[in-house]
Amino acid sequence: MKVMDIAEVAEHAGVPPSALRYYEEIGLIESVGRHGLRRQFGPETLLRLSLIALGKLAGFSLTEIARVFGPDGQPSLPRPEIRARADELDRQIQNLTTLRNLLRHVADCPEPNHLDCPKFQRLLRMAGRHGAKVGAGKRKRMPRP
Amino acid sequence: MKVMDIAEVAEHAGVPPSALRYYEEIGLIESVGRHGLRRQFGPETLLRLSLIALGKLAGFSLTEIARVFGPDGQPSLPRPEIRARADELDRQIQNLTTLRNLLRHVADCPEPNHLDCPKFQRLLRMAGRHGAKVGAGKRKRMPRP
DNA sequence: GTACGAGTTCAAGTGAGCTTGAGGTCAAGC
DNA sequence: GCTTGACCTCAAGCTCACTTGAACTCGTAC
Repeated sequence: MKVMDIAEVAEHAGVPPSALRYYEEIGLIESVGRHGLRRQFGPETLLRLSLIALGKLAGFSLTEIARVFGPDGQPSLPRPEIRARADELDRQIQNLTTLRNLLRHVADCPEPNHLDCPKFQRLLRMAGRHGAKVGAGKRKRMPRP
Repeated sequence: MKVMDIAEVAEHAGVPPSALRYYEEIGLIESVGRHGLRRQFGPETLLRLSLIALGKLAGFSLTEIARVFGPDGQPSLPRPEIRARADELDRQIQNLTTLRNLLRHVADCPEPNHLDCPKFQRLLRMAGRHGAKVGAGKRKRMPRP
């Protein structure tokens, strides 16, 4: 399996062909050539797609992710920026952890009105702690698949 | 500060007035009345906005969040669904943690090409572990603020 | 050599979550 | 009473990340 056509890549990466074409269009991935009209992808594309998926998860936009891959194709970005992003991720992880605790609590707590439950309130206050405002964990949106 | 007009709420919650009007339109928040034309919001709106921000962070869509607030205004959702969401959050936290480690490593590792660094590769493989495919952490997108 | 089907291009459409702009209203301060 | 300016409504527009559809092209199998 040296080169793959788009369907194989789609299969392995769990990304639809239309999205792969889109990624190529915006320069996120590259095909190694064509077989007739058909794009051929090298195996390194799969690695790249893993990184892309990870980047998306972390809240990078596709254009930001594209910036991460230097012109030579290998990841590169100023170190301070990377560190800043890691710090931001830390805050996000904190918030998500709190939220998960909140959810688990809600699932178990017998109190009919959660807003009255002191534990709920405590968890909720914790949630506000990281980043100036809760809403500052701004950078997320969801595509309904 | 019993009731607040939209600018105050916007200020405290870190959410622009236009967004607050939108939230009201889709039934996510309610004003307690009007002062002339102007919406007046009670202090409980701020709590609600915290929950909304948290929900967004966790990957709920606005309509899902709206569903969480029952008709009586207090949070309510089937327990199994809540637990499922908590589990999903766990996976997401795992992935984000791996990614953070990856970023910190990249920021520190002297290896010129990260793809060659064994530690990088190990971290990357870990990232793929949670959820059938890396790309299955699907539900996220980012609004640029 | 012809049929098939998996791929191709390009333009337009989608949905979420807002934002923007034009034109209007109203309470408060002078 | 007039002005000011913060708010209002409503429709349209925007961004992101894709998806969809129509019309077309090839390599492969028969």
